[in-house]
Amino acid sequence: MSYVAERREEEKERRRHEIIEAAESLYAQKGWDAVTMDQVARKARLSRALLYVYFKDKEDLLFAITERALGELRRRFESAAAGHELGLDKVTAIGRAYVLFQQETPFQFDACSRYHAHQAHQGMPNEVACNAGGDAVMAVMVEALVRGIADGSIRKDVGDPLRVCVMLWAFSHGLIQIAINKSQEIARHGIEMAGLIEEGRAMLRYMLAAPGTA
Amino acid sequence: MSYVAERREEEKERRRHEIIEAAESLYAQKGWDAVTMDQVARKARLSRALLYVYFKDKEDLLFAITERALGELRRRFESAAAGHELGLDKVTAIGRAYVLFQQETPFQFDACSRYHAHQAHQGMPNEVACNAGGDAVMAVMVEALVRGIADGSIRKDVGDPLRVCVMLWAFSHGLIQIAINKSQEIARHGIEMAGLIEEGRAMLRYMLAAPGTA
DNA sequence: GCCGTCGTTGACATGTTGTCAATTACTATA
DNA sequence: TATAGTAATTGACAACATGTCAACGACGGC
Repeated sequence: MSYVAERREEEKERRRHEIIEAAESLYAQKGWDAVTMDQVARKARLSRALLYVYFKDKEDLLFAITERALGELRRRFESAAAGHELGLDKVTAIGRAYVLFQQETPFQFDACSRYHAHQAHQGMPNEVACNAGGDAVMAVMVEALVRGIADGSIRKDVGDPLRVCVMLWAFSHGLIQIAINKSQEIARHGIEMAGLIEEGRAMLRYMLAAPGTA
Repeated sequence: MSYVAERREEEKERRRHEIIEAAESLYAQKGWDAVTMDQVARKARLSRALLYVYFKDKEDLLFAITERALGELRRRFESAAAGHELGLDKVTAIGRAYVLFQQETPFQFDACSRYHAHQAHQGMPNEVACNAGGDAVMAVMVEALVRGIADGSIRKDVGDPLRVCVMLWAFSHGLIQIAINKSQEIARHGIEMAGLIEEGRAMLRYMLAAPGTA
């Protein structure tokens, strides 16, 4: 390929990035449903029609955002796990990191929620990338689980690590989501969010811990 | 009030019901996002404009549907709990009922998902009704939990029943949702949905069970 | 038989999405 | 440098949804 084609490829990638960043900024600001393609286009300083050259759909654009979010999540999980030796502690740290992820970039957590809630149609290019991203996230958790089973901090009879991983993700996600969205409603019953989440994490730890582990 | 006013009130209520039923039917058929107010109107055999006399919004209509769903859920939970003596068994049965609820009327489960995922704005009339419905559902679970703690089938140190209830709902919901929506994706890793959910319920039971309980 | 109220609707204004033909910019080649 | 060809970019359009309103019609009360 010629120099030009290469440069063009780069510029295209950069442009793609700019679009995603514009969309993310608006997403963070007003929530995905309230974001229009027109606003994204204006923020990225290009015409609305051009967006459809880079992304098939508004949904496709969302998938791209979600992919980035999952990448960020994997990075956080890795560094959280790296800070501990015992497998069970790694898992606990990952749970904490997930909560932090929600607190620091709520829109990325929201993107994950939508990804979880929306069932896969058929292979949109960016959706496949999302699935890969999700697998990468789970790989980190699975590694921590395997480690924990090996070092004796997690019950041996807990079951297949991959299954447990899916379960943990589902549990944690469900709890954080409800704690966030229904915080007002829950507060009316005298429950504060932070405590609820903390207790949830304790539950999950109890669930995994080998008997006799502190 | 005159006879007439009373009759009118009844007809209004009936009409309201018809609208909701029309909407539910379409919801079940094609998913909420694909349902248009025009389709609902046509199915209920009235003009689109009239819908807005009965419901402020499309969202308001969704709240009405969700309220019905939560009512149905409470009914199922009650009859599930009634079939067992031990508190722990009641809780487990409720979990099973939730799965069944999803399988038999997926759209109602979907409505619950949206309700959980969407954070409360401010008091729309039907949204308040939803919150009440949610509380009623939880009351059934809380009763089972209290019973279990009293009869010794559930660990005494499990914590405040209401908190545990919220947690259980969040966990179960999260798991079922992921199992449903990502079943294909999960299957690619050799995990089948039914087993995953079953194992999840076992986990939750382990989490609650008093040591020494079968 | 007339009036007023309530139910009902057609038509409208607004806003959003996705597409296409047409225009512009840019590169390679003679 | 002029020109032909290719890629980038856009304005304008069609389709469709939502929510609102003024107007119309039916029905009970007087």
